[in-house]
Amino acid sequence: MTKERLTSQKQVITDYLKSVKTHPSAEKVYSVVRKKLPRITRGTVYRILKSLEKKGKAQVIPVQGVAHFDFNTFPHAHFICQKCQKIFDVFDVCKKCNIIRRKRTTVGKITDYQIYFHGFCNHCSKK
Amino acid sequence: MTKERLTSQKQVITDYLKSVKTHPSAEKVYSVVRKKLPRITRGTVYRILKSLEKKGKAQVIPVQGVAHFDFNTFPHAHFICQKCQKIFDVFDVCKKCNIIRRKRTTVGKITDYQIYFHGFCNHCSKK
DNA sequence: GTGCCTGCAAACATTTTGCAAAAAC
DNA sequence: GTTTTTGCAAAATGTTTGCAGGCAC
Repeated sequence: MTKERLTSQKQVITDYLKSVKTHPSAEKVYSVVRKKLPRITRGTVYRILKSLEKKGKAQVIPVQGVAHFDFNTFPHAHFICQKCQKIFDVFDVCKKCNIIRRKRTTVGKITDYQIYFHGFCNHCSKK
Repeated sequence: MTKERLTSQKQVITDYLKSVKTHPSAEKVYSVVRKKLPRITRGTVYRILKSLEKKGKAQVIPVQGVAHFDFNTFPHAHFICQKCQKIFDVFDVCKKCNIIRRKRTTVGKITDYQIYFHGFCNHCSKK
């Protein structure tokens, strides 16, 4: 009879993730959330982020071995600037792609997909 | 006057990566290469893999926080089975995608991209 | 012989976990 | 009161690095 409980830690973390348009790392979440809950630990942050991920409420974007979190469940791609390392959302991709529409490749059935673009963001390519 | 030198360690590692159709982790490379070069260390394996990556000769596929290496530089996507965790190559994707053809999104210029499919491979979905 | 590369060992960064106390219900 | 969740601390995991000796050239 496992039933999830609502705690201030979960509330503050999800509020933060919902409010932000960036894609923070666990460390960033920890440093921000700590302002409101000074006694929270990294362990708790990691546990909560992992459970959000398992429930499909957040997706992980690995950038150079570090997990970044995205609370936007609408299917979209990400653009990672190789200079400033910022992560941008990209919504206008692959609507026509047959593989994605059929959710099937020759090697198996697709339940989910991620698309990452690397390059120079508009700001960094001006210089 | 930095000039790269050819060592048996580099040779054995690249030979292995070229020969294999899977996408081994650093640990896997280490365990295989050690049969031929028993004195090699993880440090050396990591250093060589990192330099191959920097030179663009290998690409990294992050699977649950662990780097896997792909020596195939031909542009292609990857299918990662969420049951057996095996990584498969997928070559027939997004040839028509305008973003990829133009190498440009609204947020910046694309130099490179990765596409990951998650799901159940043909073998695992039979059960 | 010179200078890059390796082995060794230690350090590092990120993430996970066992346990007792605290909080939610 | 019961059960989940947290804080704390330690450990585990994956990866990087400083240094002295070894090897390629």
